[in-house]
Amino acid sequence: MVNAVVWMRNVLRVHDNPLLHWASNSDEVDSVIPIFVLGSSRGMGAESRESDNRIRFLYDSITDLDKKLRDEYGSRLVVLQGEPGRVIPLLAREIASEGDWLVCDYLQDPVSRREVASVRESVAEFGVETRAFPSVTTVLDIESVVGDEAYREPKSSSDIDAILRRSLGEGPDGCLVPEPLGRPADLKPDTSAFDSLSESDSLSGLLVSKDEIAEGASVLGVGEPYFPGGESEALERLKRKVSEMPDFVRRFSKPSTMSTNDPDNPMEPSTTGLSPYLSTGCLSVRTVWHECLQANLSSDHTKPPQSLIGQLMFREMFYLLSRSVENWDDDVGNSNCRPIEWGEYDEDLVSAWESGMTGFPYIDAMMRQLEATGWMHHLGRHAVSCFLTRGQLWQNWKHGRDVFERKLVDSDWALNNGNWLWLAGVAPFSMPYYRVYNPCPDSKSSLNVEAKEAEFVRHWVPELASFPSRYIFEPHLAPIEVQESAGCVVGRDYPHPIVDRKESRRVNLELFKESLSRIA
DNA sequence: GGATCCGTTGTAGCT
DNA sequence: AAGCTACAACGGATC
Repeated sequence: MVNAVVWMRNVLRVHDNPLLHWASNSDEVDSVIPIFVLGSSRGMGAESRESDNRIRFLYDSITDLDKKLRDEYGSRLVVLQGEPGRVIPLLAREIASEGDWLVCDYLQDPVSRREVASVRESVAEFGVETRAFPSVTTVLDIESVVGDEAYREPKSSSDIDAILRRSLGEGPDGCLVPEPLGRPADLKPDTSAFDSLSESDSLSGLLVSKDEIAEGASVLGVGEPYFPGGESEALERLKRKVSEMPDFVRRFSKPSTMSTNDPDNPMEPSTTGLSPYLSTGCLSVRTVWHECLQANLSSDHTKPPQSLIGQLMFREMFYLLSRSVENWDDDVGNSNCRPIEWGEYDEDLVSAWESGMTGFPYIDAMMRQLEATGWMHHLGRHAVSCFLTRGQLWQNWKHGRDVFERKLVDSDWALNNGNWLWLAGVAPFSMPYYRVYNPCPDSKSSLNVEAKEAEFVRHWVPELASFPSRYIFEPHLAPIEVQESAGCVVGRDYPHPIVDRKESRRVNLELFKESLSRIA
């Protein structure tokens, strides 16, 4: 009787799941025990400061997965609470024997790599061999690409395109992404193993029941979350936003507006909204990739880097860089971060930014949306991160990175750090630092502001609900009679701008230039 | 080996 | 109103 303990870290799904697929198909494996560890790097570890939105998303995803395993496979998800290096050996002692397997998904970030190394060592004492499957979170096998002698760090869309083609082969329309795996046929449930786990003394207090998870989720906010967690939601959304929208996929280009034109759903984002599901592994990136290819088959379509597949390519690029660049998440000792002399940490500035009280309605609306929903539009992320760093507040990008990491439901170590490096203008792959976003967009801005954006501000900054569109992005410029009749006097009901946007932009450009000249 | 070009996604002012 | 231009001006790749 050979057991395979399937430790799902960032793969909270049944579709295209190489771990379950292998355990299901392997003749060597007699029984499969799927587990999740709350307290791991992917499940609210000890240092976790994650927001309620993120925890709720995770709980919902676990619940959905457990339900699928029960209803469709007669199996279940064993949820353990604690450090993986401690609780997995306890579980192994209870049920494992010589020749058993621990399988998990490979993750590239340092904490997850350390975590699996320590678990591998400790379960080896029980004769259990650990196998980490590559290409679960990403299309590429990160470790093998980065370990290749020919590997050079990608810095542009053509670099990552070349790496993908070399690594996966040439396809008719770019690289050849492997087909997603089908659902496993049989997950070889072993009821007696599940029973012995729940009766075990050494695991008592470490096992988390589905009722406890459900209860935990129910106290985190009332009503429907903006993005409900789970594979079922993920596949439903993929169908709704990609598979059934081939024209949207074919025409996808850099987003220029935040919302769709759907009058019934003014808050529905103009992008796919699939990122929360990708970041937790509720959705397989290969599955998304192939759905996009499918949509592109029927006629002409946009191409990388601007297409949806282009977005996925940059995702692969940041995963590679996050593995090969030392100190990827730091501003010192990071070869991809030029040393810019940011201002002293200013708690007033950073907390005004974080809480949406900067006096810049567009910025504030987005920061409040982030707080409330755990999500912010792509364009909003550009605007607020530029604002905090090289644009207006001249604060170190790491302060903003921390806020995003904690609050975003789609937060992802590789991508979050990569995007902040890019937007702060410090990375070799970033946009030129002197391209500063206007935090008060007008009709000529690249943000292509329309009436919808004014509605967006009114929704998230209710103080300005009655403000006329003409002044809504810079309410302090409205004549006092206008402010009074809109019921919002700047300085009384809504803050004055915390900085002069033009002056701060001018000064910051000079400071950035100065820092650069010091390096050279 | 210096000049030139390019880089996923700018802004503001003028006509 | 859309389109042009000036602004500001980096670093790496390429020829």
